[in-house]
Amino acid sequence: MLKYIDNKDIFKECGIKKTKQRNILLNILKEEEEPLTAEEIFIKARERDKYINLSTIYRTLNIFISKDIAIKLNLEKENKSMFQLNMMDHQHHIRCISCNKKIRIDKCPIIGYEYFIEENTNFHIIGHKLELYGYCSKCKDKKQ
Amino acid sequence: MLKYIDNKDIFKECGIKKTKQRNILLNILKEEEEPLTAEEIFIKARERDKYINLSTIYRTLNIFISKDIAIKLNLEKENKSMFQLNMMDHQHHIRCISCNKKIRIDKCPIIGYEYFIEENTNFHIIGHKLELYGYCSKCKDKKQ
DNA sequence: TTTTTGTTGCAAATCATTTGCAATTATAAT
DNA sequence: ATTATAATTGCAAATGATTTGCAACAAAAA
Repeated sequence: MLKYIDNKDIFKECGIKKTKQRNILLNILKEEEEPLTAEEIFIKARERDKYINLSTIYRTLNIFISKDIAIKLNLEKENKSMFQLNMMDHQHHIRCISCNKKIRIDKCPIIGYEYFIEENTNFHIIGHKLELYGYCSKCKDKKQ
Repeated sequence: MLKYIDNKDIFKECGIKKTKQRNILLNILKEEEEPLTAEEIFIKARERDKYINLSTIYRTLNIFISKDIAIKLNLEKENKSMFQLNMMDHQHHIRCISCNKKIRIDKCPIIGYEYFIEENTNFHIIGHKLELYGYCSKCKDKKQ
């Protein structure tokens, strides 16, 4: 769980420099349960660094995403992206209905959606199950 | 299945005027299996109406979405939306783990994702199962 | 320290999408 | 059919999110 790993170690592991700005942003993501827009993160960041710039927010978030520290959610309704600490806490698979091969799917498409559904249904969502199925590349070829 | 309903009847049902431009756009969506960007739709539309404007594309797509003729997908990677005919072919639910109440979820979050996963795994995806679960508004309140 | 390399702030650019408005077209009313 | 009405379109310009070039700066390596 990323949340409990020291920032310093996360940055080292990712091979990026530890800076005041990145530290602030990672802390914000760690503290936050809900996904945030870049703008919201910016506002929170300004409370801790009066001069931090919005482009630094975007650049840092993009690095975090490329290093799997964060994930980016594109909710249906919004015209802007939301960002969240990568929870890495559950896993989905896609299964071949011919040979039964399973492979992991590394990004969960539901995280942002849960949030969206919570707002629309007034449910408090605890979890979900998702299974994709189809034909793997080999079995797909065999069929023809 | 929307695909097999006459455009004229779709427009009437939705209470919007039948115009050449809307007709072209609905045909493009009907003919296409894959989701398309507004730009891609625009290019295809230009082949049929030399003077159709990009803002008409956007306006029309937004109307189609509000009338549930089309759906909008926000894939993780892309910074632009994709649009697709609303297939209306399967249904998901959210279930209350306390009282077992079920309510329908009208937009499937997986459609665009399947497409994305196909590209990344080389699977041919046939379908998926998704179930969300949590506490409904009443049960949520009771707990406190 | 000094050097090297990566990171930041700023301003300007870019790109997708939306909007105001006048001209045009579809439908309803005559 | 013809006219009146209300909705739709094309155009140009605006908007809003995100990215980028560049010079100044800060972190890590030497």
